Amino acid sequence: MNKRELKVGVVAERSGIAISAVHFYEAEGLISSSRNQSNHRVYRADVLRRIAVIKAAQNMGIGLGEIKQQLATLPDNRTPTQSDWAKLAQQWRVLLDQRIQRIERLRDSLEGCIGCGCLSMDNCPIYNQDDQLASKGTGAVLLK
Amino acid sequence: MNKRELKVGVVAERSGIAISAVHFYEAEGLISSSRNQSNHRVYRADVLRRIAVIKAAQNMGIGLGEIKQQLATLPDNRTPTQSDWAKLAQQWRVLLDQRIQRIERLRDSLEGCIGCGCLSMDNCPIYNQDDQLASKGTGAVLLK
DNA sequence: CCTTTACCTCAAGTTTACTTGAGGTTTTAC
DNA sequence: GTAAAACCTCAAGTAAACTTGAGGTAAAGG
Repeated sequence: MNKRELKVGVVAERSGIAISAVHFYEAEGLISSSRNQSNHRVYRADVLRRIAVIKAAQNMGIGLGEIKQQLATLPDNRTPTQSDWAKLAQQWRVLLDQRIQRIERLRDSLEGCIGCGCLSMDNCPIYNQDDQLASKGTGAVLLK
Repeated sequence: MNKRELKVGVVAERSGIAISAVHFYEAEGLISSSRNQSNHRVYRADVLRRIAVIKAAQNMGIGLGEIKQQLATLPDNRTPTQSDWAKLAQQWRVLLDQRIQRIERLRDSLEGCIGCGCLSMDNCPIYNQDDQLASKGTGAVLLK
């Protein structure tokens, strides 16, 4: 049973974020701590993993509000078990695969028609004659 | 030769963004227009494609500053040719593949050790005994 | 013991990416 | 011709994600 206790300075340094950001994430409810006699925050070591996952998701363009929502399935009051993480992994797998597909679509379409309405690429008349796709949605319809 | 000219309201609507955002992107140098006799902005149709690519990149968590930099290889004063887009596509392919790999790594590691220093997963002693990876960088070293 | 380092809270400030509001001109439609 | 819609600029406001600064206590080290 992992009982490692970390102070805020250590958490910040190992995570590569500022102490103020650790404070901020806790204020926002993304992470939590207990307090010692001197009112110093005391974190379980799994907070490092939690912050790492937060930063990875953020780096994908996901906002903190949504990240918080999605991490809510993890227990707050104890170190999450393998099975807790497996449950989260299952949910995220769907989301992450969708993101991968979206990037793949962009990567593979950058030289052709994306259904944006410009009609300036050679294959736009094939995929979007007269911008018929405008009736299907805004922006690059073929990338969604 | 595509000579379609669009007013700002049409651009905003087809792109699915606000007129104020069109103004903002132009102010930031991400898109450009000419002016007619009434000082109204006049856009070439390829601006739709440009905005679509901007939104796609943004949605991946890339900031406007970086997007601007990367779109700088496209000509501003005329509709980009197939070959202009091919050049950009080549550069972006590398970046996009890197992003895909990063997401795949996260997807495939959510149930195991990511090198974050928590040492709370079953396979952490295998991949990160005593958090030796701390010397290799901050955060989730194995996800980078 | 004293100095330095590490921690606390609170609130204002900064950056990014827009949006809104105010006050005006031009174009479109009836 | 008139009213409504579409356009303009400028500047302040909003939201999100932090950072900085001010003023204080506690812990660590010599």
